[in-house]
Amino acid sequence: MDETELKRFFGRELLDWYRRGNRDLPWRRSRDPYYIWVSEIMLQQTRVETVIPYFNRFVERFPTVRALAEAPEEDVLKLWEGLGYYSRARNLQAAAREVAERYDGRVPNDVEAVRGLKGVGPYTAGAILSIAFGRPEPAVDGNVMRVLSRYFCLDEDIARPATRTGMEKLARELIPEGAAGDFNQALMELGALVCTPRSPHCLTCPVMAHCEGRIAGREEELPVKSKAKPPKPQHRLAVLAVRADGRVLVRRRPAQGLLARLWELPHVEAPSESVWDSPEAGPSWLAETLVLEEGVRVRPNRHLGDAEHVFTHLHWYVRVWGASGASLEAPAQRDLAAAGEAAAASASAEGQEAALPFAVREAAFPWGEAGEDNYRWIDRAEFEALAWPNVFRKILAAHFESS
DNA sequence: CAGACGTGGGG
DNA sequence: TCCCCAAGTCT
Repeated sequence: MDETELKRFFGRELLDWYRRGNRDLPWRRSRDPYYIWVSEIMLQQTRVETVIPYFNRFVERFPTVRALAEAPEEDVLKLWEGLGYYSRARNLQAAAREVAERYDGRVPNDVEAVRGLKGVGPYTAGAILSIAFGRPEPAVDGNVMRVLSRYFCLDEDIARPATRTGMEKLARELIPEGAAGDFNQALMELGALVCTPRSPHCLTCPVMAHCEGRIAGREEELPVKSKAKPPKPQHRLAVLAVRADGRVLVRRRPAQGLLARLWELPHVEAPSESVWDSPEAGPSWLAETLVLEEGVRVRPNRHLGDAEHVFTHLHWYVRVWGASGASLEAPAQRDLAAAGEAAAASASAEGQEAALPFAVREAAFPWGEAGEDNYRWIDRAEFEALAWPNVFRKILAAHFESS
């Protein structure tokens, strides 16, 4: 069997296999390009089972491009809470606004236009164009690269960007006439269910007969993928400041970068693990840094517990310190609060409204200008309504459960 | 190109 | 427990 026959065989067999039966997924019940689009964004780096409930809630709340375009950003983030990679949500809404204005609310059936939407890269563009519009575009994700690496016994490192380009060229040649959408989904379905990362189920594979990787006995060692760098450890000190009326001090993260626009407990990075771990230096550093960098004056005085959170590139060790305006000043904090006793006292007065002491107005506030409503004293109901990163959602949930 | 960017599940 | 990783994109 020559190369051309091999490719034709692969496409037909895979397509037939997929059409004999595939998973009943919410976004497969519709041909609405908007639904396809939303699902593909959510599926980036995220498992199908995780996405399903998020997808259902999302399209129920935002059934159309215009509904999404007109929604408050906080609503979109709240529905994305826990799904991760939050720039996807912001980019999706930005792109929805572009589609609403520029394309009359309809996802454009045009390669360049789709590819130009925020958050839509080569994979997602190919997925939308093939599945929603039947265009013969490749949609190469991790599944596809794994399947192709094995079937054609390719040794290229799939972690390298250049490899994906080559895979796209190959995948394009494999698309059976008039069946791009089903074929692309078949390729991914095979990777997800049969040609799995470890212990591939070759005996039930529809294309086992001509799989070069399998024939070479290399199905377990392919694809070649270089290892990612381990996450960098960061030791962070957080404060759970509770006011006399039970409200908790929280802040909103900046619009750019990690966990953008989500809410969290005020926290700082410790200069070393030993400071982080020290019952004296830790809370001192926390209070001092919050005053200097944010003009927020708190007196952490009680170790409430630790939390750990692993990102792709960071490993957070979070130590949570309790604080209350009514607490006695511990000896270790005596020397650091010198500049702001009056402000601290006023902020902690019983039942007083949240006049935060932004003592250092000239400093650059990475969390936004003072008075921009980036800090709030919240109760349990507000906690439920705001969007939180997982690590802080857990800490605050535990607090509100027990209070 | 390499690094930033989340989270939860499975072996 | 630990490590890998999952329908990637942006800078």
